[in-house]
Amino acid sequence: MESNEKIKTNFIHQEIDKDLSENKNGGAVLTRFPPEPNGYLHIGHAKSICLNFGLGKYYKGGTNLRFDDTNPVKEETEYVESIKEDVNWLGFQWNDEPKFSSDYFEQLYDWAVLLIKDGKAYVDDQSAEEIAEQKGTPTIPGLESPNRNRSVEENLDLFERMRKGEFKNGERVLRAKIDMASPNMHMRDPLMYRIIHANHHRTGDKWCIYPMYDYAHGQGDFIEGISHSICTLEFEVHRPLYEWFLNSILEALPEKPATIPRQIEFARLNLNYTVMSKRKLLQLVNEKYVAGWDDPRMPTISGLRRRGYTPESIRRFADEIGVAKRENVIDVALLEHCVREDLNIRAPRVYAVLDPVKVVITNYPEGEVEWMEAINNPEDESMGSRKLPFSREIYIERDDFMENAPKKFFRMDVGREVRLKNAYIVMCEGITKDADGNITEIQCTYDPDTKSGMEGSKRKVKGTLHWVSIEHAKTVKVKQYDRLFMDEAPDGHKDKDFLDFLNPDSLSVVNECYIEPNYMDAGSNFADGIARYQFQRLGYFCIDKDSTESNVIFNRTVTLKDSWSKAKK
RNA sequence: UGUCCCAUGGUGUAAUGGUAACACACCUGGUUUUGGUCCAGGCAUUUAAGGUUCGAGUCCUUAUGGGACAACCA
Repeated sequence: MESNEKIKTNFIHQEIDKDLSENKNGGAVLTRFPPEPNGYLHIGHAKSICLNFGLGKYYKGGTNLRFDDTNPVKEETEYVESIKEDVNWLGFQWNDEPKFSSDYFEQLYDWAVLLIKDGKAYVDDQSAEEIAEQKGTPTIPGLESPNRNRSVEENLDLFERMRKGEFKNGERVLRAKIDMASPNMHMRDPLMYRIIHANHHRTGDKWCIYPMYDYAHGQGDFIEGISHSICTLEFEVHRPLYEWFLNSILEALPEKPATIPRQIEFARLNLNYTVMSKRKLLQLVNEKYVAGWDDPRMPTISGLRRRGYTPESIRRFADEIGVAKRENVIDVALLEHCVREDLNIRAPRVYAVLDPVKVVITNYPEGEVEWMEAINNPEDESMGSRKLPFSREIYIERDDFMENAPKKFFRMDVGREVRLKNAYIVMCEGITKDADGNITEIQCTYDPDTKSGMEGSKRKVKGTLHWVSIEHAKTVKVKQYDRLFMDEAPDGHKDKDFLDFLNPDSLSVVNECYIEPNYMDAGSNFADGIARYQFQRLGYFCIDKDSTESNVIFNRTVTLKDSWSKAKK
């Protein structure tokens, strides 16, 4: 496995190589994955995780997991736990213990004091509205705050009182004193601290002032000795500020640290036929369009996991899409390709009929049962074989029969021969219909000389069908998933809400699906403990975590590629 | 009428001044006891115009198109 995960290089590798050749940071490379614990991770995060951990591994410095928890009103321990689980499941281990921005609050505070003393930060009494008004626009310079030139002593006093809780939310902020006329909006005296009287999931009530992202992030990188701080494109305009804070603190520090982090931006992942914004995903969950964050239709890591995706397939996907700076929309077909490719090699094949129609082999002795040998995976001999019961009455897929079928149809019709995979070649002799014209039973005769493995079975027959013995089949429940949205870019329409494009058929449940009795003997053995199978000719399915022994539920991960359904059109 | 970023096939990514590669998707054909897999083949002269150069997808200029930035979010 390890060996075919070849390293694909990208511009970030090149940047790091360049830094290394200049002997920056003493040759150390340390990356970090820094989610805010305010939601579940999705496939876009997976790209970032694979990038950061991949780089950490490649350059042998490893990767930190850091929770960017600077906004107590949005963050919860539940999310911290799910994020750890998802990163691990994807197959990555972070260095040491997970880190938290909140671990650095005290240090951040001390540095803020340093900046105040250097005349680089000040306390502003104005309201959010006033500050916003003075900010100007990208083309119009901003105005300086009336509090901008407060004395250091006054700023120090006010900042300390902010920390002590003497002010209500919004009454004071600490701002960096940079340039209200800067063409870069982020340099117009950005906020460093705001007052939030709220319980923080880790620090509780210890703090009532919280650092803003821009002030916390780079410093967190610095504290941890991160060499390359990789983030998405929208932070590009924040980079001058990232560097301003770092340089300002560095100037005030007595000795120069070994590692000075550098921010590099790449384009985030967009996938067609889905949405990726946390806000919209949260809305899907809250308004019950899906069953939860791990609904198999969600693009979340937990959703993909429940859907049956393997960590390997997601890593492969991340590798395949590459890393660059240009906006991109990846075809979800590539994701599906990656999971098929993985499961084709690893998932055992079993027989299951989802939409059954009864077939009676009229010349097969009643009560007789033959146990047929079935290969578990033709791609991997080491997976062995199992026994499969055949009898006089079987189910086949309703789709596999067509009356007066066209020549291109290779399946069952009256007067045609087909092969029952791993059993016999049968000839269809007739059908029985109910009053409404629905087929209730198909009659066939079998050719006893064509049992699989026999000389007679070598005969060429156009179609090969899967089947299950009615008497022996187990009944399971199957959930078939289709894409959640019918539009390629559900959130790409100005005049329409993304919910307008929800696919009403994204979930269809088959309560009674028939599966061969000993499917578990086929030996599904995946490291994450999820049992995954290929239902012969149908697709890949996995056992849902809500299954019980008496109520087995399968989720369809993805169908097999199907050139027949294309040809039909 | 700002600053910054980006521009290679239907979709992504590569080509690091030397004649467009790989993957997905799509289309042919072959093999096949899964209409799966596998195999073989097809599918772009790189947004435009100018310049530098023996030579430009790559460097320069301009244009055009797309994106980011004005949260006490990250």
